[in-house]
This record gives sequence, structure tokens and C-alpha cells, in this order.
Amino acid sequence: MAKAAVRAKRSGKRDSAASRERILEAATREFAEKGYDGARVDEIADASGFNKNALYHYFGSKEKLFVAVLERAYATIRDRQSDLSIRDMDPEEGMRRLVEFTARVWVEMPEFNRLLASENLHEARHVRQSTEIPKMYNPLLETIRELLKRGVETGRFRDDIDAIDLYISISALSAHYISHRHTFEAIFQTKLLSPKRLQQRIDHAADMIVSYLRKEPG
Amino acid sequence: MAKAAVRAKRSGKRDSAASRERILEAATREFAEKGYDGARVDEIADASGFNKNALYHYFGSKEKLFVAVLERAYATIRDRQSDLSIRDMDPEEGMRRLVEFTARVWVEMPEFNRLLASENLHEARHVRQSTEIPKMYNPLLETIRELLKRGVETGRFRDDIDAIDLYISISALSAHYISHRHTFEAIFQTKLLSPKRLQQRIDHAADMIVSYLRKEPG
DNA sequence: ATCAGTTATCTAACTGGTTAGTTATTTTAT
DNA sequence: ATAAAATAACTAACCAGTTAGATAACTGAT
Repeated sequence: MAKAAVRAKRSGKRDSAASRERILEAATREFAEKGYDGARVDEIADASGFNKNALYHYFGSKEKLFVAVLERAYATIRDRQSDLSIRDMDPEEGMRRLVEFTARVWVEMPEFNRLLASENLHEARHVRQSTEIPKMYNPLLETIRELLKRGVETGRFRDDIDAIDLYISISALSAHYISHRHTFEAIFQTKLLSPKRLQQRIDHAADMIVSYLRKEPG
Repeated sequence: MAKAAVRAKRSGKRDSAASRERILEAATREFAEKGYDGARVDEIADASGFNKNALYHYFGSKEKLFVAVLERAYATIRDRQSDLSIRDMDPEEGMRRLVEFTARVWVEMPEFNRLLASENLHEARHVRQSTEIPKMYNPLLETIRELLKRGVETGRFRDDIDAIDLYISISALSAHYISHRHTFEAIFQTKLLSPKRLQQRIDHAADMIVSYLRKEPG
């Protein structure tokens, strides 16, 4: 059993909710590190400080555990995003902040990026098993719609923009850079995650989004 | 043994180059479909029509086989890209074609996208083992530099653009859309790969790149 | 040309370690 | 007491890699 897990267990009495949570934390780390197929149930059990059967007691199977991990990860992202108070900002400034903010989330939560990569290799088999995830309305998308609406109203944004395409592009410009940095670094022989290089990337992404939004002069 | 593989074997005598190639084809399919960890050596052997030890004879290990698969996939992409004759085009038109062309490659070679996703989950461990892949200069990057240079010279493009950032963005806008379509489809409850929707995406991506490149008026 | 010796190609069966999931049992809180 | 929480030991299937050997192709001497 991992030392941190032993410590966590000693500190408390039996508490099924806390046990569930500790298992989910360990599972998130393992699945994010190795992907669904690379992850090992025994490793998760050991890292969580529980016996393997505790996992089966709480989650039923490796697949269902992964579904729970994804649900928790999506919920965490959603919570982070609802912290945003940019819906009332100037549309262009708001969009720029949105790009920066989204990029920071990818940087600070690399697990989520990796879980998504693995999940898409499985054609979202587990996300589609979840009744919770599709229900989660996406506050970021709503923010985008609101900013777009006001930008168009004030005549500064072009009026033919699809919010879903824009959402995917805002995500893509930073997520792809981060998730594919290892192969890019191998090919371009350059580091992509230094603070300076990362800031350059975020500025690039924000410039790209903002210049796209602007109405052509004339 | 798979039927197609049996047919392929009957048609010819012993031919190590052809055998190697047939194994690589089967391995590419298996690794792309299931990722590195999900792929099974026995499945590849069966699909190729050879005994498992033939794979070990030619490639030594599952890892080295995967490296060979990646090298072959990168080479295929490189060959496709050198077909391009857009280096001499009008810079803006050339960039637009480049975005469209790149997107079509992702659509038509979904295996490559999936191999890259799996490989990046492994932090490019196999790509870094390859001596060939880093050596492959990227003609697409050269094309971008050439178009950028001329666009800046004629005063139509802004002059602060990093070619690598632009390359990654051109890739990202279509690759991320395609590789992450399964989770996006689950969340947005919409199909993303119909011909019409795909064309919308490509237009969106091209618009975004081109509007970014244009020098701000004034 | 043909045959012996040699090497490359390919096969069948096996091995040892791993892995998801199960069963039988004990411990703890109420 | 008893029900929930947790454990230890087990199982059956799987899987990467190996071993030992067979068959086909090549080489050079006759």
C-alpha cells in the first residue's frame, strides 16, 4: 500500500463516501497516467490503500470505475469553469480571457486531457455509458454564446459564427498543443512547455480567436 | 488466420520485404484501432497470416514493431504532403488550401490520428526511439515558411508569426475536431462527421487561419 | 544442371508472469 | 446481533515472448 494512502486511512474512521473518493483519486491518477488499457486495477487498489475487492464493492468493474472517474473529472472541470465571471465583460476582452483561461485549465489539469485522449480512442464508449456527463450543460458554451451575441449586436463580431465550432477551436488551439507536445517536441527538437514558450502559445491562440471574431472592415 | 491474409500469402513465394509489409499493415490496423496497450500481438499475427514468431523474427518486440508502424505512418504522411504544389500559390490562397488539405488528410487517414494519440499518451516514447522520424524534415513546415515569407513581403500578412505555432494550429483545428469528435458528439448530442458538417468545420478552420494571418488594417 | 551445406523464413506448442474478477471470511460501527 | 466495510487468497483467462524444429531459397563446387 502507498504511504500516503496509509496515512489517509489512519486519520479517519470508516466512511464509505470518503473511501469512494480516495479510490476515485487513485483511479484518476492511474487511468490518466496509463490510459484505460494500460491502467491496472491492482495498482489502483494499492495506491488507494484498499484491497482490490473494495473497488469492486464500490464500482462493480474496471469499466464502471472508469465511467465514475470521467464523471468526476468532467464535474471538476465544470466547477472550475463556473467560477468564471467573464460573461459580463467586453466581448473581445472576454473571449481573450476565455482562451487564456481554457489553456490554463489544460496546463493545470493534465489528467483530464489524458483521460479524454484515452476515452476518444475508445470512441467515447464510457462517456456514452454515463447518464450524468451528457446532462452536464456546459457553462463555457453558454458564456461563448452570450459574448458572441453581444459582440454581434455591437457590430464588432461577424455574425456567421457557430458557437460549437468556436468552442472546439478555443479548446483545440491549446489542448492539441499540450496533448501532442511529445511528438511535436520530438519532431521540432524544441521544448514547448517552458513558461515563456507556453505564454507565446497562449498569445498566439488568443490572437487567432480574436482576429477571427472581428468583422471584416468594410 | 484472416481470409484476406490467406489470399495474399497464396499468391506469392517467400518474400521477406512483402512479408514485412503485410505484417506492418496488419499491425497498423491493430495499433490504430486499439492503441498500443490495447493491441494484441496474437491478433496482428493472425490478421497478417503469419505465425506470431514471424513478427518477432522481423521486428524483435511489440515495442519495436510499434516503432516501425509509426515510422511507416509518418513516411506515408510525408509522401502525401510532398505531392503538394502550393508553395508557388498566392500566400493567402495557399494557406487556405493547406488548411483544407491538412483536414482531408486527417479525415482520410484516421489511423494516423489514433496512432499519434496513443503515442502521446506514452509521451512519444516510441517516436523518440526512432532515428528516422526526427530526421524526416517536414515539407509542410517548409511550405508554411515559404508562404509566410511571401505574404509578409507583399505586406498582406502580419510579420510576427511563428511558423511552428501556425503549423500546430493548422493541425489542431482539424485534428482535435476529428480525434475528439466522440466525446464532443456525446456532449453536444450532434453528429460532427457528416459531409456537410465537416465542410462547415473546414471552412471555419480556414477562415480562422486566414483572418489571423492578415495584417491589421492601419 | 545438380547436389550438399548454409542461411533465411516460417510454424506449432509452450512458458511464466500478469490481470480482471470471485469467493469465503473477518472486522468494525451501530 | 447485524449489516456494511474490508481483507486474503484464489481462479481462469490472457498475453508477450521463447524454444525447438521444419521448410524453402540460396551458394558454390562439381
